[in-house]
Amino acid sequence: MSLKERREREKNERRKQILDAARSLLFEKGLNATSMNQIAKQAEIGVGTIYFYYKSKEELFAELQAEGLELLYSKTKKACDNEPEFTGKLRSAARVFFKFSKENKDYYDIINYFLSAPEQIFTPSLKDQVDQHGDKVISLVENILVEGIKSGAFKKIDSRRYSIMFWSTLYGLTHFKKLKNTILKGDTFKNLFDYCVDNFISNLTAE
Amino acid sequence: MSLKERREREKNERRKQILDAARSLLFEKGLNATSMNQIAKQAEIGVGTIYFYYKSKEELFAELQAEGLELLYSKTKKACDNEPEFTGKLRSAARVFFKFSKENKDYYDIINYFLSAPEQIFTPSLKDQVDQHGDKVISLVENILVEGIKSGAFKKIDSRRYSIMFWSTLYGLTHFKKLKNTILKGDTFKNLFDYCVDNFISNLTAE
Amino acid sequence: MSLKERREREKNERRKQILDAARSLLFEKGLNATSMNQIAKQAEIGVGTIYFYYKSKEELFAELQAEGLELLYSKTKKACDNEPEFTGKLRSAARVFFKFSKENKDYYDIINYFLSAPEQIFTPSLKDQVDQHGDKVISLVENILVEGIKSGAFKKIDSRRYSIMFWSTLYGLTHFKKLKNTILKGDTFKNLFDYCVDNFISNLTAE
Amino acid sequence: MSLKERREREKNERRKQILDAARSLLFEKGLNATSMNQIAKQAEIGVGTIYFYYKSKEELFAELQAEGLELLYSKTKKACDNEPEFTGKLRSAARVFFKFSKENKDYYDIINYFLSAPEQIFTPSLKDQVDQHGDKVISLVENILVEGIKSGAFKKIDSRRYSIMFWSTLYGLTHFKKLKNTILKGDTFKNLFDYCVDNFISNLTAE
DNA sequence: TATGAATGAGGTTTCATTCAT
DNA sequence: AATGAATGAAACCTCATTCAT
Repeated sequence: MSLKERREREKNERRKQILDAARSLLFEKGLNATSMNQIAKQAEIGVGTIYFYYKSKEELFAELQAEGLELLYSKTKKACDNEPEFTGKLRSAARVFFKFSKENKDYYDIINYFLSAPEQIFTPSLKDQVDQHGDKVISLVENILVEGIKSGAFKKIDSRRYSIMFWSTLYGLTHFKKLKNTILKGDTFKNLFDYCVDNFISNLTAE
Repeated sequence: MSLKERREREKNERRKQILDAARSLLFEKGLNATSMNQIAKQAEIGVGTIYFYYKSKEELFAELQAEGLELLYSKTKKACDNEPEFTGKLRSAARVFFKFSKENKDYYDIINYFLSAPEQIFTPSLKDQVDQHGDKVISLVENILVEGIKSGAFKKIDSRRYSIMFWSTLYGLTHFKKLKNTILKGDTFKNLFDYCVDNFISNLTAE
Repeated sequence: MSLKERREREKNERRKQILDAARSLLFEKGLNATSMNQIAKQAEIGVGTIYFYYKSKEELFAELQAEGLELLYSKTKKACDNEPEFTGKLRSAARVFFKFSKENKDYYDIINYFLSAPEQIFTPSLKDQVDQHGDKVISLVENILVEGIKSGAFKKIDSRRYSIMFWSTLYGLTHFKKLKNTILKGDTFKNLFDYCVDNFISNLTAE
Repeated sequence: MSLKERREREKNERRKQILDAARSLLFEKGLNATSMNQIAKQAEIGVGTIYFYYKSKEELFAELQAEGLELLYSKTKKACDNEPEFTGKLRSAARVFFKFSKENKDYYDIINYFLSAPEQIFTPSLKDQVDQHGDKVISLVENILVEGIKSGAFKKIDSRRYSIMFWSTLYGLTHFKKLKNTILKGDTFKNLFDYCVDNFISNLTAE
């Protein structure tokens, strides 16, 4: 089986090579400015080769998005696991998200791009596949809530809905960050963000 | 001054004419599929003329975005004014936003487009100008909170921050609507949305 | 010889397997939309394997063309054999051709493709091989004429030339069918076709 | 009106310039090998400019086809007009067609290409427009027949059908020319062609 | 024999913007 | 103030064929 295995390994390496090129260009020039030909050139392969591994630009970018979501997930997971208390876990999750939107802006942008697009971009099956990765992140928060409720630290709220709301708020905030000069009126965005997180947490722990 | 005035009026009419064409195409074919040449043809003028009145496509679309924000503002204002109670006002504002994102999807999309874009698209001065319109909507909510607090209906919270948070959540939720098949797990989006609004309101009125 | 024979048999089976795949794709998606990779996938073999059995795409399609010509031949032969009279034989031959161009459109198209191509597509030897199949069909008509003349049913004409002319007309007519809306001016194509066949036959039997 | 007129003239010149480039490339490299980019380069203009004058490659090629048909028409017309007798006119028409297929092979190929294509290539309106040009050629023959019948030189046949049949035969023959090595068996194509024409004419004049 | 990964030129079309008139 | 012809880079994707294994 050595031959087949080696083939398989080589194929995976190629995929990685393509993904690396795509990612680096994406991060350098942005989504719209990154073309398949550029990716091929960067990866030092023919365009056709990309299409051998990925059916479309869509599919290639979907993988990048999944990558980003996985990174966000693992960062969040790690941060939460390091916190003993439930409130700390939530605060950490929010902090990670905030940092991620700044420090992993490229991944954040690609996630955001597909979430913001007015039209359906992915094929349904591709979309579902990507969404699973997004779901993991939400579920992480949900679990914290569930455990927190179980332990008595949190009020009994609908953990699924609450976690989506929590995440929607964080996500919405990062968009509004653009308007900071106009709407913040002297406040800093960081303060606003913390205020919101505090608010959510105090609601959960009220009484 | 008669001449100058007439000139001015004619200029405004031309701008309106162009805007009408752009809007109608935008609504018909979507953001990406609307080109400057098409707009010119629809407006029955030359392409060059558009560039006399608008420096770029973005500037033209910025005006459309402002239009959309004004529409959202007026709808929200009207709905709030019709409600006697402060909680009703907030609920109405949220409901209007939700409806707007569905029924005025084209305006919503163009607002969203610029808010979601990773790069700075507008020139600073243009951006500020557009942002003023966005600020009006936020301030509407802020005022309700201020008045509500004054009247004793609401807890004493930071009305500016709270209104931004409120709006961020609504905005984030409309993005997450896309994931409804994956993350909602049987729930409807409408229920989720209402749940969130209720949550915000009960926090404001607690005790 | 047993080994060699088996090898030969296996080779033929492989060729048939490839041909089956090519034919089914050709009929499903048309000539231009059928690629070698698709054929390979359909045949459940590697692309390279096809090139072991066929030097080029053209060679593969040439075999399909030959197939089509053989089918046309056998249909024509059968129809002619069933007719006792010479005029009936000719009429049948024409009718078969007409039906073939409609009901076996895929075969007809591929025959036509190579006949219409402005450039020499096949290598001389390949071309000759294909042409033999075409010749069989012409010769069928020629034989009817020869026999018809011998029997006194037909005038003494140059049977070779006349049969080519006959076939050229039928073939040309099927091309002109495309123009039926424009040039037919109310007439039906079927009527035109019958008119032409009648004309040829009455010329043969005149006096 | 001088300005508008000049503009119009310049536009026509541009169209001609594009057409010239397309024709010359087409004649040099064949239909499939001629790309829009090549045409643009040859015409020393940008690709976009071509698309300003022609909506698609199709439309550009349709004009070329129309050109070819017009050339065939005018050649045929001229040759017929020079012949005093009706039989001479027909013979001339056939001779012109035969010469045209050889000496204006490029035009012939492009006409043939669209007539032979298995799928509808042109949009209906474009097709109709092109077909009109083809109809002119047929009608030329038809008129000769009509006049010939009127004068008593020809038998009373259905002039429309007969002219289509006549033309179909000539057209079919030029396709079969490719098979000359195989099916002609010693005869020359020229002889075959003349034989056919003679046959049609003697049918018309019989008795 | 058989494989299938790799090639890369080439295909058509779009589009924001400019500038001479 | 208005025109509209011209630009040309850039977009995504296909495909017959090769060749090392």
